Amino acid sequence: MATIGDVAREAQVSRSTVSYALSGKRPISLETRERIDSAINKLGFTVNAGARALATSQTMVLGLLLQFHEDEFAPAMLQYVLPVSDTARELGYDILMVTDVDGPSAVRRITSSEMVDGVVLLDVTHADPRLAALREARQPAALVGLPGDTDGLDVFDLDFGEAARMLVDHLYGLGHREILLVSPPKHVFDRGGAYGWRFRDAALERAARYGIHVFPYYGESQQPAINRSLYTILDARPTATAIIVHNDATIAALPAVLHDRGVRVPDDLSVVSLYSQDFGRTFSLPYTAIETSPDKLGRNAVQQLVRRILNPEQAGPAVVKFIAPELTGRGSTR
Amino acid sequence: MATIGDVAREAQVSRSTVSYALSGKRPISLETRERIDSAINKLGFTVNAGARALATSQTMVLGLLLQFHEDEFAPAMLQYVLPVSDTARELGYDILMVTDVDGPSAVRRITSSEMVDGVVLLDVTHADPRLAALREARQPAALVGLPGDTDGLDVFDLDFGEAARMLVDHLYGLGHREILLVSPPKHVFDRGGAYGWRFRDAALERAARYGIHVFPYYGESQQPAINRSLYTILDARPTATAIIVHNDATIAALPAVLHDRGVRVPDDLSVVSLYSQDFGRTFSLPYTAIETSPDKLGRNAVQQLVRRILNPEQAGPAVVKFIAPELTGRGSTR
DNA sequence: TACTTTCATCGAAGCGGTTCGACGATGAAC
DNA sequence: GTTCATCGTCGAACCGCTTCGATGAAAGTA
Repeated sequence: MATIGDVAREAQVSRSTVSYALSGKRPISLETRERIDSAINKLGFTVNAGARALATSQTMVLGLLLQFHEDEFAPAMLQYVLPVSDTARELGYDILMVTDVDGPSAVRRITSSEMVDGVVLLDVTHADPRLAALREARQPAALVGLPGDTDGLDVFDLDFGEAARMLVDHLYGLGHREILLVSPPKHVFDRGGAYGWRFRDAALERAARYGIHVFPYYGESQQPAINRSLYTILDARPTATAIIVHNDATIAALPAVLHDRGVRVPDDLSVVSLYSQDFGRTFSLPYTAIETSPDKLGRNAVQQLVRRILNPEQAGPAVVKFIAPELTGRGSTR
Repeated sequence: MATIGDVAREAQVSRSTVSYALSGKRPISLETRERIDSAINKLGFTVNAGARALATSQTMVLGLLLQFHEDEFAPAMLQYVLPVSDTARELGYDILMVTDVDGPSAVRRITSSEMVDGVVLLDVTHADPRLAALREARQPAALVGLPGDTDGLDVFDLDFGEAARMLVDHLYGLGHREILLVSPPKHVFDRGGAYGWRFRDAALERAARYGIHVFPYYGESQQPAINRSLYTILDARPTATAIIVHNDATIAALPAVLHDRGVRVPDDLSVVSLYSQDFGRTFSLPYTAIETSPDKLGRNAVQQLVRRILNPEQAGPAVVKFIAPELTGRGSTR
């Protein structure tokens, strides 16, 4: 493989001159530049990434940490991965995707060995064990998902509290007084998935303020438990006139279950949920729902991360940014 | 950050001694080793990946190339990504995930800059433009998906021809004589997704041999076109007694459509398909199907790739390995 | 004309590792 | 009592690139 030295020899200049021609950090005469360019083309030269990383202490690689929990709905995670990858590439970065079961040690591995310039964490939980490792790292990080302690970290998440209020308000405004709520599965709460209780608590509080009823239940993540739980929930409160589904796996299964039971939407039951447009298309979901904007979240996280990488001082204090929920009407309420 | 020089000073040995202690490539006295170990712990030393890569010409990173076509069913791709990532990690490699729209230039970028030790290509098409770039690369590659020209490349794929024969045989054995076939969407064929015609041609050939009818149709990849096309197909051949669905997006939508039409499986219609167990679980698919084994495919590809990386000479000639299809009965035929 | 800038380029050092050859000290073999 | 391996360690070179300071030439200034 051709090195910068080979190019220098071919163009009859020094290696440093080639380097400056490549980076543009010092003026190079037109004539020399042309000799260098043609030498590069002739030899098919490409800068060696490892050598450049060593010399500049910049790898131009971002770590992307995610875990596919057995009990989780995989398609949902994917929506975050793509925008992260795309945005990184636009900004000149590649993605080192790490799916280790042991998150903290994965963080340590890629940061302490200087493989990456920064880290994006997906699906951050309330007391995420990866954060300790992250705080010890020299590289900046951006999180998707709200941890209990955001100190020193850039965090991006949907405003689940506001989302809950919007949905309850919407249903209340339509006259609903008994509303079912399917939260994420219990193990998500147990694991510390804060979006579960942030949403539920806000919904309950809002309901209490209006003096109406929101009946919370845990969802399930795997069939056939999902359908079974839906049956149970629908049977438990036959007088409920609306349902809020805050769980990907459950909402994906809902159309079939409602069809099965002969429940017409919105005539017999008003349905609202939270999911991204993409997700809704994949699963043909026809429900009025809060857009969860995984693309916006992933994009913002990467942008902020890169800002911090390029400008460690000037990027300012840590940011916690909640994306404002938007309700997309699809006619599933009345 | 501590370097190997810092460790050497702390342990009062030379840098090379530390390196040998780390790699075990030369004997080191117990006493010295202990001094080095405690120095490492005290300083929190980790080998710098870039420097090591430069010195050894090994990055311990594998490139994973995939494209999420707008018109494709994203959840299907994910099944391949995870086993690749997991297997790589088991073998000591990290994954550089590249989702560039321009595949060939992505291949060039990561290979010519020596960012990776090898490349895994997902969803390879018949005349995949990435292969040319791959053949010019110094790093070995493993493909998932069968290209027209496999020369010099390790290829892993399901035996779609055999899968088609198994399904036709199965239905023929049960007495079916008119069988619908939903192939992948037309644009998949156009793009060169060989699995589409490999399956279809084998099915048609088999049917011809038996003197029965297989009626092929293109599927769709996006709702509401999927459902619409299913209606059209089912209406077109009311006398057909069985359907073979060779398309992820379509099979995911099938239960709702059949339910809608009041078609009972298998009483009114026998249904067979191809999908992985995971996929079937995610979408609650109750059909007898060929297991597509994405985990096996991904795992084999990585294993072979690593074998070739570690042993460029000894790994032998390029391999084309077809995974044998396995039929999992779920009672959707009779 | 002499002095200072600016321009274009070069040489050398440094980034943080690995590895080859050498070397003194032991212990074994003859 | 030599001779030879083996063991444990060191120094130096090298991997391929970037960057700092220096240098000579050309151009601008007084």
